[in-house]
Amino acid sequence: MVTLAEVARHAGVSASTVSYALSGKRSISAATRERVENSVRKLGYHPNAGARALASSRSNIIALMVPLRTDMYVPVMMEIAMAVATAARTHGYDILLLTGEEGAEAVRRIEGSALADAMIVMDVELDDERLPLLRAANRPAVLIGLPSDTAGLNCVDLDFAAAGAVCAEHLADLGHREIAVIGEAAAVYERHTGFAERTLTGLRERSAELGLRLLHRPCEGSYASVAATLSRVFDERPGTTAFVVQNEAATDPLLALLRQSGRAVPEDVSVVAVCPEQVAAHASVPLTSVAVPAQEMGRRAVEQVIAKIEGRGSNEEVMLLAPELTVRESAAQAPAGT
Amino acid sequence: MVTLAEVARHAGVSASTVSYALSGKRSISAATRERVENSVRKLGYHPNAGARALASSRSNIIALMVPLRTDMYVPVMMEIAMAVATAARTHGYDILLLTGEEGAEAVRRIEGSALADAMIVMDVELDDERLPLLRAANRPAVLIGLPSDTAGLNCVDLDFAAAGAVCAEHLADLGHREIAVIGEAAAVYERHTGFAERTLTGLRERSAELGLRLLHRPCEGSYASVAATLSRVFDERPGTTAFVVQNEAATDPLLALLRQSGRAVPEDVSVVAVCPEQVAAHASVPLTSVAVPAQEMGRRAVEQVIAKIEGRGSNEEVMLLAPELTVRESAAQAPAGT
DNA sequence: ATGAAAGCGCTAACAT
DNA sequence: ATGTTAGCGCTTTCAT
Repeated sequence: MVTLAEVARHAGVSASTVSYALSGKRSISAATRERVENSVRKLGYHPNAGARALASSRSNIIALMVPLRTDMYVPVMMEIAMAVATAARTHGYDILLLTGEEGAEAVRRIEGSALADAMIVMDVELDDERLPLLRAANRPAVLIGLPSDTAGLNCVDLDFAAAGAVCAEHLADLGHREIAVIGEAAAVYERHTGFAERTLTGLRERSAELGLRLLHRPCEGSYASVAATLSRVFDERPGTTAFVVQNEAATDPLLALLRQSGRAVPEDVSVVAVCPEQVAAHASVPLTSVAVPAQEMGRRAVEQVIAKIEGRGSNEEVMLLAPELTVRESAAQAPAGT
Repeated sequence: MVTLAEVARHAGVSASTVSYALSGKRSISAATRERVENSVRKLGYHPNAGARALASSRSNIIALMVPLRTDMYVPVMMEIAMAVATAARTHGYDILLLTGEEGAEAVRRIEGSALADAMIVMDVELDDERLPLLRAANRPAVLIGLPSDTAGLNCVDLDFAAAGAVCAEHLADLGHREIAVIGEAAAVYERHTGFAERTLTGLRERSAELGLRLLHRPCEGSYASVAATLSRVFDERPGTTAFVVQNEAATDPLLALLRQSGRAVPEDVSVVAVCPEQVAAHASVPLTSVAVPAQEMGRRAVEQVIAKIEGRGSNEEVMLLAPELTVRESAAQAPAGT
């Protein structure tokens, strides 16, 4: 194993010079810097992570808490995680992968052992058990998601309320007046993850302003429950001409069932989804949709957390990303004779 | 920050005693151990990761290289990654998340900096650029996947050949004689990830033994290409009564298209899939399938790599997990008048 | 069964 | 602009 001392000897300088030449924390003459860099390359030197962490009390590692529950939003979670890892590397940081399983204990462990310089926490619930610890911790933390009380916390999330509003607007522009919302499973609302409620709020407020009638129904992901929900919707509101879906698992069944029941999408019924790009793009009818900007969320979270590590950057910043509606093929002008 | 020294003082013993009491590397009287453990709890002591790594040249971190390419097998990758993280924790290890993006450079970086004690590499290609480095590295590595040359390497993977064989057997048992294989996109075969080919080999060999006629067609995941593939299959082999699908994206289109063309599953046509449980279970017709045992793969990889770290465990071990076929509703007795 | 002390490889004052 | 040196908190000989 190549050490700093060996590099120093090889370059004919002192250890600190090598250290400073590499960190750039004090000015070094071009000549010495060159010599040092040469020796580093020639010897294949890599600073020892443990030693560096011990001496500087900086590990250059960011812990990422990912929900273990593997049943929902998996591709988006993965995309965020990958975006976080990629962004972190461009700033010289590595990612430590923690599963939600350890819960609050993980926060204590990371803080106590100084394993990571900061934490990024995904899948935050409205009243998450980790929040108090995170607030108390003397390590920076950024949440991906939006708890009910954001005091003393940094958060990055999609502005789901705005997403709901955008959907309502788009359908109103197309002349629709009666809209049904196929929501997440009831369990999601009960878990109080917040995002589903926020979409609904945005949808409701904008609908009220635009004079749309709105009917909301939570829904499981199975064919059977989508079928049941659908027939109830058409029973209660036969004039429904458009759907907003926020339920990854329900979109495909929804399209299939509409087709089966003789309703063409988008000629007879329009569908707008709030879901990952992939799901929207690969559906049997490519879906006009608002996507979760996973990449950007990951990148922003990293930037925010690094800013905090390095002493720049306010704490208690809530960054809500503006939704973007992508027009595909599932939403069109409302049919005439309604 | 609580240090070992503080714990020692609080417990009225020396630093080394605390260290040994915690590591169990030499015998400690029950009384002292008790006192130490009490102090640890009372003070909320967590060993400093950097210091420990420096002194012991063990980081208790395993690096996990996950493919960045987020377009395929995402849920399975995620499931494996989570299983790896969970299993690692039960053995006192943490996971460092590396994206495939860095490629071979990541291997050098980890080895040079001693950031991790070992590596687990996912999504290995037949002739992966990282293999030479991994073989040369003096850190243990375990691959999830099976390259063409496994010399000097530890691998964990599903036995895809056996999976193919199991599918052939199941369909033969049900009286099918003409079988079509809907495979992965041609690009997958060209990328030489190997698993698709291995399934096919197993399928072919067992089919030959059982007297089945087999037709293989690679296929993109879109509705259009599944439709095209399907009509070609029925053109060439009108007597086809069963399908084996190995293409996550194609399964739903396949079922939809069969239904549309008036062929009931499983009454008229049987379908057996090689795909993740979730996909199989949530398809419009629950699929009889062979799943990728993601959890087990993750766990085995961790166990194997830790065995190597700790000096037990042979290197050059290839562990092929036996496939298990789960009978659901998509495969039944072949129709009579064929 | 326990202590004392020498590093592990690096960073960051403190020199000059 | 560069060198000297004192730790960072732990593990692990070497003593006893």
